[in-house]
Amino acid sequence: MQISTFSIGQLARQANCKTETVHYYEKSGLMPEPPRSEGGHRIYALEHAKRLKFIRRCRELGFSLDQIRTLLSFIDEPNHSCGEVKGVAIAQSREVQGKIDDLIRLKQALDTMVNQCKGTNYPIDKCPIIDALYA
Amino acid sequence: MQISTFSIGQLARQANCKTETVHYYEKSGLMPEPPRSEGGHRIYALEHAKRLKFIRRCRELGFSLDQIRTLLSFIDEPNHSCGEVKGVAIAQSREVQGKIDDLIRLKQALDTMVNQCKGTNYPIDKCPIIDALYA
DNA sequence: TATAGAACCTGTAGTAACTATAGGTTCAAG
DNA sequence: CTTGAACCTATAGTTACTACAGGTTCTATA
Repeated sequence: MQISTFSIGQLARQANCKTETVHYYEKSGLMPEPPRSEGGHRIYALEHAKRLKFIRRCRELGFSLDQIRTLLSFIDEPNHSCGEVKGVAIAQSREVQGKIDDLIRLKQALDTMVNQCKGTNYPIDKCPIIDALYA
Repeated sequence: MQISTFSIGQLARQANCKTETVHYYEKSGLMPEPPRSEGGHRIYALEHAKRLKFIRRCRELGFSLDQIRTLLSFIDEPNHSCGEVKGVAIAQSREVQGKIDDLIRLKQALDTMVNQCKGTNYPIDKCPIIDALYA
């Protein structure tokens, strides 16, 4: 029996992205250049599928491609420790918390403005939202 | 006495942005083309400063330039009602809440992984974070 | 086996909201 | 009058893709 292989489209579908995205990850050095068919089509194996899914999961968690590059280097070079990985994850967690805090403040500001605005037919020059922002 | 005027640099400093950003807003149609000096330098007045600050405050609140264009059209054309403005602000508030929810979920996922990782010197192949993402 | 059309190939340009650079001109202070 | 800061225009770079264009290959059916 044969080792299971995939076309780029199959790989992309598994990882819930587009073929162009895989091309892009290859150009960016996140995905390796895989073997090709006679006609030049990319042929992927299971490990490629794993790697692409890893990248996509990290993206969903808000890691930048640069952070992912770092995480992948940990995987690719086995002389790294768990602590290094943890460091990247903690940094990302902090960054996310910071964004959450910013957005909460932002939403409070918006809601305060919205609540001060009573009517639908007030003319603009009495609008407390515009006032708050423009005055 | 003279009406107070500003150079582009002074305007930008007031609104906490760079001159290039003001150029960009002009090209994007958010800021008007102001009068020029003999030599071609832009000359701004108080209303320009107000407008630029408005744009910047909206940006801080997470409005896109497109949304700001809409808000500015409400200001520029007086036949709009307060209700329309409120609509834009409410939409933005909802969008922000959605982002907050996403980020909270994301942070929980990150923290769960981080907490499962005990040691600093574990080799990578036993790292629960890599495991969770790569397996 | 011929062929249609889906999927693939490369390369370039576009997206948002700026930022940075180059190469030149004008303004304001001393 | 000179110097250097600030201005001018135009173009390219940033992030993480997405969307073409124009061509080739693969695969399933007749």
